[in-house]
Amino acid sequence: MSQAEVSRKSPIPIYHQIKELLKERIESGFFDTHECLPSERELGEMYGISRMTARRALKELEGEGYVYREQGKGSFVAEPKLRQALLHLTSFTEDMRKRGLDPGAKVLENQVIEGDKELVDKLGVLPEEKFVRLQRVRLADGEPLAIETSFLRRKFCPELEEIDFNNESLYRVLNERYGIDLGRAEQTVEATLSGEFETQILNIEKAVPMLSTERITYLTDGETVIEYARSTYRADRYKLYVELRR
Amino acid sequence: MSQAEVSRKSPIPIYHQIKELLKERIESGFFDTHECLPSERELGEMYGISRMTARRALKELEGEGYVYREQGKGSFVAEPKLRQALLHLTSFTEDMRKRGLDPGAKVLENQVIEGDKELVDKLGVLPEEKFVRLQRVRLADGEPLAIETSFLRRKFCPELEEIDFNNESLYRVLNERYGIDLGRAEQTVEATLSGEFETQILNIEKAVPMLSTERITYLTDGETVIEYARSTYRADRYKLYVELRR
DNA sequence: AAGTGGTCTAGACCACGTC
DNA sequence: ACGTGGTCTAGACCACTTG
Repeated sequence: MSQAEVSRKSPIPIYHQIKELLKERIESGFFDTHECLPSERELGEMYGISRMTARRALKELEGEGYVYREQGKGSFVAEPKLRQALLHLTSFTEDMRKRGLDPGAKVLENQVIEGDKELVDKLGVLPEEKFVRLQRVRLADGEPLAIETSFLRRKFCPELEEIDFNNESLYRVLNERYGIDLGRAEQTVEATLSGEFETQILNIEKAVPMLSTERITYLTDGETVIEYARSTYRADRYKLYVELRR
Repeated sequence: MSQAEVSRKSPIPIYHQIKELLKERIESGFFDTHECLPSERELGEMYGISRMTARRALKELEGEGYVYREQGKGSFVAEPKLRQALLHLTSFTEDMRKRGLDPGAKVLENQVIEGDKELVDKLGVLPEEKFVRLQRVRLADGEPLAIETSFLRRKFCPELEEIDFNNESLYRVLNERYGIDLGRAEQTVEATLSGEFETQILNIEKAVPMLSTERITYLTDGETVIEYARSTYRADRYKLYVELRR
């Protein structure tokens, strides 16, 4: 009965199938929080696989925060908050939804530009490459919260400048229209003061604290740069949440 | 010759010994950036271990950002910046060392206190519990960089208040003297302005931007709270580096 | 003593990249 | 064709926790 649920012929590795299966049962509540999961040996018997394969599924679930394991005791379902709080690559849209706010945008600029020296240096691309500069005011429940400026390598997303981003998520367009999968990003976070521009656009005082981020985003190969982005958030309305692991 | 460098009798797992050995050779420059490392099978032969054990060492190095691997090609030394940018649970001491700065501390306060309502609420502990409040100015190359205030649950570290933290790392004391292993932490990051206290202690102007963090640290079980800490950094000298993964 | 996760072995077949 | 990493097996011994 159980064995029908994993296929040896599928191109998807068995450990991954087991992992998704357990993940689903955890999220659906089939297993309760802190409930003991089947042991590595039990899983192996249940699905006719070796212990090492079952082990790998459980190990990866542990790495993703779904499961915690204790030697001599077993594997258990982790607290739900741990399943979300992990720091990963998200868009403003996703970030706001997680916070229970309604994300929005007002496009200030969306056009093709030549890369200047700073951009070429930061991204390590050829000086003749063209970029799309997309600058938006980001809204949370209709209120201006941040200014976000993205520079995208146009060769990966031609005609991006013709898309209306007032009602479209950049990351969704990249994925669905251009088949671009983001892999990782390097981000710096710092505290700054609002300048002339932020004061006008975000309708705030001058010289109030801002949380500023700078990000370089890479494709799944981990090396190809796709985007450079700068964001600056009203510090009185925005905090960064981070989950740190040993 | 090579085999002498790993011990089968050591309580330290072989994969870990191999991992540290490779890590050292990467950091010392014995292997250059983007240089091809020994393959899994080669490592196995070199040290008389099975391929799976060698594999595990390389996999973990990949996870820590030291190595990237490409199917059909091999394992290669990653860019140095990737070796640092991973976000994980570190102390100020470790953080500074990674940045190539000399960490230091000046203790402002180290004493036993009663928990007030805020502390009890944040940590979810019993109101009668006692805490140790440890407040330090953190130095980088001798210059004041941050103010760090930690609240530790005294039941886990009795007599902590008698230790001189001017020359001791808190996390090392917790580990070596009390056998405490930290598991994870939840942290918020925000931008604030320097107040009276920061101005005096850090010798900076008033109303300059500060990067402030608030952290709750848990033991390896992921549930037991051990520490609540607040830090505030001079924003002109400190940025947060984050590596985001999909 | 029995069960658990942690480590390790000595093989195997596969998909992928290079020559 | 050959070497690489990716997956998988069917065992093994260990340290740890619980009854």
